[in-house]
Amino acid sequence: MKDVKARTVFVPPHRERSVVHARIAEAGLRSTAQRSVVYGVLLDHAKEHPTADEIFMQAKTEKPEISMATVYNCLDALVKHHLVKQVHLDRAATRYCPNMDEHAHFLCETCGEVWDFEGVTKPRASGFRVPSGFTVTQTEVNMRGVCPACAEQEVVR
Amino acid sequence: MKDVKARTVFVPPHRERSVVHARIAEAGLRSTAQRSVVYGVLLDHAKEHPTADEIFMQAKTEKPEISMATVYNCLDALVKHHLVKQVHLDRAATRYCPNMDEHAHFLCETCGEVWDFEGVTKPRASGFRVPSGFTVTQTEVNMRGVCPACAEQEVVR
DNA sequence: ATAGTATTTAGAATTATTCTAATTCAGATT
DNA sequence: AATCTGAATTAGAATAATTCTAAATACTAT
Repeated sequence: MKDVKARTVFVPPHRERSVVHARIAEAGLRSTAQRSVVYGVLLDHAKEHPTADEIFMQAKTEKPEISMATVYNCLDALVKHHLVKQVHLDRAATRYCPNMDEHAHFLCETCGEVWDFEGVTKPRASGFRVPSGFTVTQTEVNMRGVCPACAEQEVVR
Repeated sequence: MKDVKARTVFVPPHRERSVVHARIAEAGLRSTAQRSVVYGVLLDHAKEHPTADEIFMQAKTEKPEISMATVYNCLDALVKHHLVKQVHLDRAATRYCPNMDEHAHFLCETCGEVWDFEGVTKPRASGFRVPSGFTVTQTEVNMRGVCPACAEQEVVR
């Protein structure tokens, strides 16, 4: 899983920023230019599950004055208002995901790429015994293994 | 969730180190004094789900010369040989868990304490659609919410 | 006992994240 | 449109978590 960052090449963003703006406001957040850029970058690159640093670098192409602290502030605000999820896959940097539908994450241990897997993450529905008295507000399901492309390469090798 | 570290007070360890030694060897690992101490500390404090730093501090009471790098090396070796699991709950330090039975983790967002919840984490069994071609070797299920003790306090307040 | 390899060590280096204090801005109010 | 006020942003320093490096040490098999 080397050089994962180098592989993550962003395509230019395209999403309508007025839509992004509206969604932020709907979530009860003051809509600032920075929040729009950060959320917009994340929506445009949902597949990549970018890190704060990757989001920062991309955001700078749209808004060169933006600072790293702001990216963290924006991400925290978006997370708090349920527009974005944090994904904690390993000891490395936290990744962010704007897909708020129920789904799991899969990390390929060979190439480092991350996928969304659809499915039910509701604790009791998925067969977990939640002891009485505990209130679960959020569930994160992470899987690791080998993706089809990397599995193929290993056979060849 | 303030001062979580300060709350984590370790009780003195007691586990038979010969047993620990045997388990490490069974897992196919060279059994060194350091690995025994690290694994022993983890077994003695499984409930706390300690961080590398907490393990380091406790390990030093048994083996004062041990270094932080060794703690990381040992933990990585134990993880690789399936004696220990990494738990990635948030942006803070990774936690470690020697309970290798299937279970989920629950983080109380108020007090920061971590619990083990029993249940099935096999992806397909728990209702996930794993696309064909993907091999899943490991699944981590993390929940967040409020524990009974903290829920009680909020009512009183 | 010795060789050869894996492990450990201290400390530096790197990376991720948070903090701080000054400045700017969004949205409400006049 | 101008003003106000708390919230958001900024640069950069500080902190925390993790990894790296090169030398020393400890296992294991001979």
